[in-house]
Amino acid sequence: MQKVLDQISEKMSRAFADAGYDPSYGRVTVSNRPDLCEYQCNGALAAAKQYHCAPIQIAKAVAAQLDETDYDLVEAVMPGFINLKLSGAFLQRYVETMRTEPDFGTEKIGAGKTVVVDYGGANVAKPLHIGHLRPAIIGEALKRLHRYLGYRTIGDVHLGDWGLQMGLIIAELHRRQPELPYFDEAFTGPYPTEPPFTLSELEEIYPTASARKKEDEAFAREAHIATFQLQQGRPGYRAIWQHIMNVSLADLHRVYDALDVHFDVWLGESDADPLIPDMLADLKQRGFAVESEGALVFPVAEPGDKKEVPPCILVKSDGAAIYATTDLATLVQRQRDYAPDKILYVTDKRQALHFEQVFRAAKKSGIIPESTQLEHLGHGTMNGSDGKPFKTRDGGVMRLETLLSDMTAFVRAKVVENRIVDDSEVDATTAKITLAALKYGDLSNQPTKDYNFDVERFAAFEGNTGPYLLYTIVRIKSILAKYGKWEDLPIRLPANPYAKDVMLALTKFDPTLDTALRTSSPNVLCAYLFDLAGAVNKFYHETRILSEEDKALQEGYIALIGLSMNVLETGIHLLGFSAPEKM
RNA sequence: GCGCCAGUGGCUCAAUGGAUAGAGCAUCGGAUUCCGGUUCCGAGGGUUGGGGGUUCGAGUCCCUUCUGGCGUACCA
Repeated sequence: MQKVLDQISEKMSRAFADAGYDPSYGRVTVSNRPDLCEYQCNGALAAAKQYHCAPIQIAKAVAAQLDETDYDLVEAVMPGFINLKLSGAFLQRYVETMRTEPDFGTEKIGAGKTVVVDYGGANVAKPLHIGHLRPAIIGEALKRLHRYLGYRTIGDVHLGDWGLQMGLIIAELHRRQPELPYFDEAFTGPYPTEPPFTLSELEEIYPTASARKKEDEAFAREAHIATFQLQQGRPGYRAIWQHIMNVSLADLHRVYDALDVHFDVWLGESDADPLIPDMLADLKQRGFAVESEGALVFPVAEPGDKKEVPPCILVKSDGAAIYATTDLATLVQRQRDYAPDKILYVTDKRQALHFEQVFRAAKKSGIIPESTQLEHLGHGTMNGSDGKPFKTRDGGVMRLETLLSDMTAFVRAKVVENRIVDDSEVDATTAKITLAALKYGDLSNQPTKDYNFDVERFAAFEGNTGPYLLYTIVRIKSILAKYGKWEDLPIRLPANPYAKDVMLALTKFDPTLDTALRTSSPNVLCAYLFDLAGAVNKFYHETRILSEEDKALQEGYIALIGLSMNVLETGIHLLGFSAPEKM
């Protein structure tokens, strides 16, 4: 269904034309003065210059052309705004259509298009830490949003399973257990099926090796060599790598599941590896890749650059591939397998330059067609409530699981203390509230900005929080359950100003999704849901619903809160969490 | 050095170049205490870091400056 704004903009443009002015001035916007009107058109102000007359004259002439049945108010006011209030009949018609059409009549702007969302960034052999929280949460929301609006959507975790960290682990393992067959080049196999480490050992090996690299040059060299040899296919190292993968992946799945984050494909840098030789040969042959300072690089600087843009390094001077290489090869794979219209990367904003380089290389070389949209959403950092980087008490990086369990404990205490549900439901309800608090706390901020994590603020049941949304939904559920069967009741004319505000809010669902997707800003959806919840709460507070004796009136109320509940639930689902039956 | 990003009430955050810069928390006051502990209404609190400029109109665009964060070819 065409959005309200588009409908009335079209009519406004026609009115401009009918009054003898250029229809392009007929763009209507949501009012920024809700005390005066619901929608406004500022076109007369802009048109005044072209037509050399007072904007108010134009506004009055245009306003006179509008169909009055659509509006309760059409008004031209100084200096030349045209103010509009929709009529109850218009709203009733629109909202009733939302109720009866699939997905509330949202326009499927992504129909026929494919998008890849690359948003995990998990490294194998390392536990997920708080740095992985934002890409997971934001990426999951954007993936769901794309899918909802009709895109064929592929969410890829894009594991870090091929870089230097692998070489470091191999080198450290060699230092500790040189007698293992993996290091014996004469060994002909088969290698043991049991991994030479447990998950917790593995998680300890990497940071140790990483620290050793900094103070021990010989060790660093060995790690680089191991990385190179792994990539060259040395059997013993590939076997270790496979062990690392097996041990890690099970754990990654577990933690992402707990976050309700689900990837369609679990590809990684290693999957791009087989494509690298052909890609490099091709780039060399066509002159895109050149030798420089012992490395193979892809120069991507352009004449108009305000800054120095270093070349993309494809092969390091020690012969190993790096991030840029696998990212470029991954683009080869994605183009081959999906031919996407859009690829969205959700990673830390500090990687901005890297993606700028890779995108340029991909477009220059034709790996990705010019028409494909490559976007890097560089998200900000989550800091502690003091605004400083989030650390454990001993100054280390906090594991994602620790954060989640700390927060769960906090929420659980509230659930138990307030006797919110029966004992048997405490765990499930706690989990839903926790996820809502965590995700909404994150997503309600602009993704590109840093924000401060604050359990008490995020988990509050009142204010602009996830639990507040859940609470609103649960309360509506409770009313509906008491009422009985409600699903087929039609939307009626707004019976009071509060009902009208709810209906106005409902009509903004589709344009909000549109904006959120276009600007990669889940926070826009958060703000919308908070507004809608507020409108519903106000309506609910001011209107007696269950005790209303006029049946027709009551049916209208019930239909309205029922639809509101469905929209709210759909909205939070797009954000990546869900409401319990009770709380 | 160069480049990118940010700076908005006490705190946390909003605001496609439009009217009086909005919410939430906290503080104070009030309504309902009924359909769920909630919720709702109201008040105080701001020269949007500073200074110029463009425009009928600037938190938003341009220049300059201050502060903070980050990046700046072989980590990811």
